[in-house]
Amino acid sequence: MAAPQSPPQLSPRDREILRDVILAYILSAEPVSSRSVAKQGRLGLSAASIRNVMADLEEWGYLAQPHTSAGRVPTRAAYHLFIESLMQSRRLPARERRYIDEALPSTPGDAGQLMESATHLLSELSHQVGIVVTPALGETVLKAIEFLPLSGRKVLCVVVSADGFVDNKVIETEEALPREELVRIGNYLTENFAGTTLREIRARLLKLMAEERAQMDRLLARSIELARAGLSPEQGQGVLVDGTRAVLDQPELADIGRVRRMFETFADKARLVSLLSQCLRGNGVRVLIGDDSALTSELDFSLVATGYGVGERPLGALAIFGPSRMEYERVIPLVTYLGERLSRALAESFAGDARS
Amino acid sequence: MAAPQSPPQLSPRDREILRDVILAYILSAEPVSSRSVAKQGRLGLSAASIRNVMADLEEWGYLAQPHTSAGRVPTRAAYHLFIESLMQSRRLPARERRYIDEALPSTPGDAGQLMESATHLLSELSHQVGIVVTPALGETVLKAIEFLPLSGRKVLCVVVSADGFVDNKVIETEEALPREELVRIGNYLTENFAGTTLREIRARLLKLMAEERAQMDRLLARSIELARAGLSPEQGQGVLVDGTRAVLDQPELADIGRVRRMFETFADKARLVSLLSQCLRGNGVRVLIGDDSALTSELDFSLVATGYGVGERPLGALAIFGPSRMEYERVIPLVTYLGERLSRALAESFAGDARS
DNA sequence: CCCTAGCGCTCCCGCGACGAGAGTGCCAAA
DNA sequence: TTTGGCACTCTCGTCGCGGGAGCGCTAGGG
Repeated sequence: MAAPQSPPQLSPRDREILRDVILAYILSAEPVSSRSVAKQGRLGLSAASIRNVMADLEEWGYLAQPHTSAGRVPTRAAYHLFIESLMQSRRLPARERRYIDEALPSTPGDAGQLMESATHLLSELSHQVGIVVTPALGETVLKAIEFLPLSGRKVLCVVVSADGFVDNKVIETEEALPREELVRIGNYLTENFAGTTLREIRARLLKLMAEERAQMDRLLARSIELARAGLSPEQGQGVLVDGTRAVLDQPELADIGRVRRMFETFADKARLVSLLSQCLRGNGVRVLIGDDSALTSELDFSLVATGYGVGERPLGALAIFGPSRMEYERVIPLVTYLGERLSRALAESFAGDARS
Repeated sequence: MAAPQSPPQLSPRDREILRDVILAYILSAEPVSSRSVAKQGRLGLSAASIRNVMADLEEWGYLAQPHTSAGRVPTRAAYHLFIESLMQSRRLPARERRYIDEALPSTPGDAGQLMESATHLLSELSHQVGIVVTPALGETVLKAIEFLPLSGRKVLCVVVSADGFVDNKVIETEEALPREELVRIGNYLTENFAGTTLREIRARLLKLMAEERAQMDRLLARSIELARAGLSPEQGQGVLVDGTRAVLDQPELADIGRVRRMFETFADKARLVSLLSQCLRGNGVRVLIGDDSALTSELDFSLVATGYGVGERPLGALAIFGPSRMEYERVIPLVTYLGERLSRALAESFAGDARS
């Protein structure tokens, strides 16, 4: 088997044919024959001519055949080329944009809802798996923190971030604290730390504690204790996944082994997060195809991902996961638009922020 | 094909053999031959004798053969009989009890965590799908309600139920309210309505509103407005599902069509809830096998379910979902124990309730 | 009366052969 | 440079055939 030659400049006709093959394969999931491309009649060529070109394309490494005398299938290189320069339609159709705008709650209330809607939209509009990585709480900016007495030494800590995320957790204090004290602590923390990230708050509190260990007043001491517990950064970034059911219809998943491997991929949330975190920085969509990552190589799956955030601050990522044979022309604009839309929605809830 | 005779009293030997067949099938997932039962040598009988009994059992409707001259497979009736009277081991082994006790957070903080742990434990210990229906918020008893100002007219409403459930949602008021007013409203509502269910509170507020529409004072009016929005019973019962990945290993799911149908079952949460709600009342485990419900008939799947609650008040249900060929001897005690354990955990967090 | 050994029968399953169909590669002609 | 034609190759579904597993039945023994 000859090593794939480094591809020379592809002639316009080569590109045209490669494009047709890819489009046909995306549609049918079956090896594309020269005849079918010819019959489609986009360029007035016969099957034999197309065969010649396809043989060349195979030599360049853009096409492959599952076995002799079968049709051709695009390789990863072909998909990359397709996305880079063969693809048309860089913009999401207006009706889908409208659909998204309507489905995304315009006054999002809780940002968590926003995230869920976005995940669902991703999968619904692409018929693939939609993935959204929610912000690491430590990176969000504090807007307010509040403590409510429950029973005994249990205290409910409510953290509201400037981006609209609300998180609450039950913590246990060393001694029972009266309601008024809790309110004062909440006020103290909110007044002093609103506008900084939770991670930073933690760091500053620790420093404070170390410095004035001796002459700490009660309020400060209590505040530190509660804030440490309430702002504990244990909760890393969350991953929302939707649409696993829809993607079962793809012929790529006719084999159960693959279904199982796919679910194993999703089960390893930590790995997903670290993979997607790379897509945080740099605006624009990143596409991982097949061997680009161990995650997708075996399955012949792709990941189309982008980041979202407020201003320059990256917060999370969103992605579509599905067979490499994917409608990139639809999916890429979708991810792009939803990423922008999400950033905007968060920014707006941020802009409407009148410090209380 | 002869209609299955109504079974006479089964002799002890019949029961013994039926039991062996069921156990073997549960283990192997393959039709059980008379030879394999004989060779197991529990009773010193030859294959031929066992064949006779098995032929009888088939006539009574307890066994079936996929085709002539294949081994036998238990029917639904067999499973029911097995659960009723053939099964041994009515108690969960001590080590699993201990494992559960350790895994279940002893001071549960948020009851939501408790639910998630329980779901995971169900699937982990059974290698099937674990399902937990969380309480309908409307049925929970109010412990405290609190309002925090966000920005503009947005208010964060935090509802704490006596059973340890915490829920928060962002609502929008007609006009911006100062923080002190929000605190007073929260106090007013908490003082007047702690101890009653959210559903009842809503009803009473509506009645109040209708009665004194004219001379309502501001506080009451505001309270009603906020409580209506904050206690809106939209959020029905939630369903937690875990372990779909583990169950993919079952040979019953070698066919993708079944995998798809299984996921469709889970997608229809409303149906799941209504099915499981039947298991709320009446203590003890309920087992639905195959044709007992449209949900499972096609898949040959079973549902082992029980309810949990505090005192006489049923709150939710938990269940294990998997192939009818299921280790009932393990699974039933597991569901039972976890149901009790969950009820107890909720009751304890309830008992520790010192009104603040 | 119940159990057991033996025998014939039925059905599944894996294997190899075979033919149809689809697609390619190559060559010669326009 | 393109095209039509032809031979070649590979897959896939079908068929037939044995091997094997398991059952039903019956006759003989405790």
